[in-house]
Amino acid sequence: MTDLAERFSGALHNTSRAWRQALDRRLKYLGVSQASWMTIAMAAKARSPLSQSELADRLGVEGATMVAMVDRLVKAGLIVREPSAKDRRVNRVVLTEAGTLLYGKVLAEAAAFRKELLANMDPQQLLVATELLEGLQGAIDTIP
Amino acid sequence: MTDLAERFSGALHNTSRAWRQALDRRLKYLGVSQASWMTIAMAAKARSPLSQSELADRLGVEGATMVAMVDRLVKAGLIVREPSAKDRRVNRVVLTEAGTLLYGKVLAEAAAFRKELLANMDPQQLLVATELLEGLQGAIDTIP
DNA sequence: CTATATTAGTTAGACTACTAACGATTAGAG
DNA sequence: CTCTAATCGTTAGTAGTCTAACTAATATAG
Repeated sequence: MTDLAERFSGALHNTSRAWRQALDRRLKYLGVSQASWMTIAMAAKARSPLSQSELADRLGVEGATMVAMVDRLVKAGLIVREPSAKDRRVNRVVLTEAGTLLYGKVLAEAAAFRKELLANMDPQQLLVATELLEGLQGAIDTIP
Repeated sequence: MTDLAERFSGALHNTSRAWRQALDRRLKYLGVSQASWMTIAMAAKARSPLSQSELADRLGVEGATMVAMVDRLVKAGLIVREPSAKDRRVNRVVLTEAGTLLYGKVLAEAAAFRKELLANMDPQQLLVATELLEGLQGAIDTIP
């Protein structure tokens, strides 16, 4: 059991890392990394524009990390900071036209990559693995 | 199927990230991050001292990354660079006494954490998930 | 043996992430 | 209403990662 736990832990981290790196390579021609496009995707998916804090929460990063990310994306012309009229502490993150366009391309590319990679996997096993991972994530999240 | 693929992808990345962060928090009192202790562990496990390149390969990072990592660990007094007599390009990475001590503590802590987290998981499912992840990693590694 | 290719390590610059400390603003207790 | 809490965004410093370009040393083709 100890061996299996170690094997699983290693496989989890290595696979996640390999996946991220491979997708990064594939999206390189668009000039954005995964962290960037995840931010854009999150901003795009929301009904109404999110604040930087809301974005940070949904992506599981700290506020300070989001500041730097928003800085880069603004500089790249993909989003803008829109000061909230209701709360003067808040910036709402809004996609530019270029950002929206990019989002569409990235979405399609990421889905194609997923499909390719998982095409040969047994759906039954995939489901088992997914549920185990989700359960594990839940367990980890309950740790103080 | 597309939905499951998306769910799996999300679960994979989120779980891996959550695990890493939780373990980092747990090891914080030792003053080392996972990247650091993985490097130390790899150096410790080898029969004879590894070169920086060999270390980088085994950890799946680039040579330049290893240079910075070795710099930090040397500065922290956990390892030393030992120039190879056979090949004057090569540094061999050797643990100091402090490094060896730390390795022992980290190893015990990481194993305890794994055991805790995976205690309630079904071994059957864990095996399925592990094999799927390993297969996936193999598939990704064959991508140019 | 010599010219070329490969390998080990380094440096420099960029991106992503964290924590800690801070100013501005808002929300809440009394 | 006013004082205090909490929240939002920011800056500064550090860690870990990458790619690209470089030096020094070794290996190999001819």
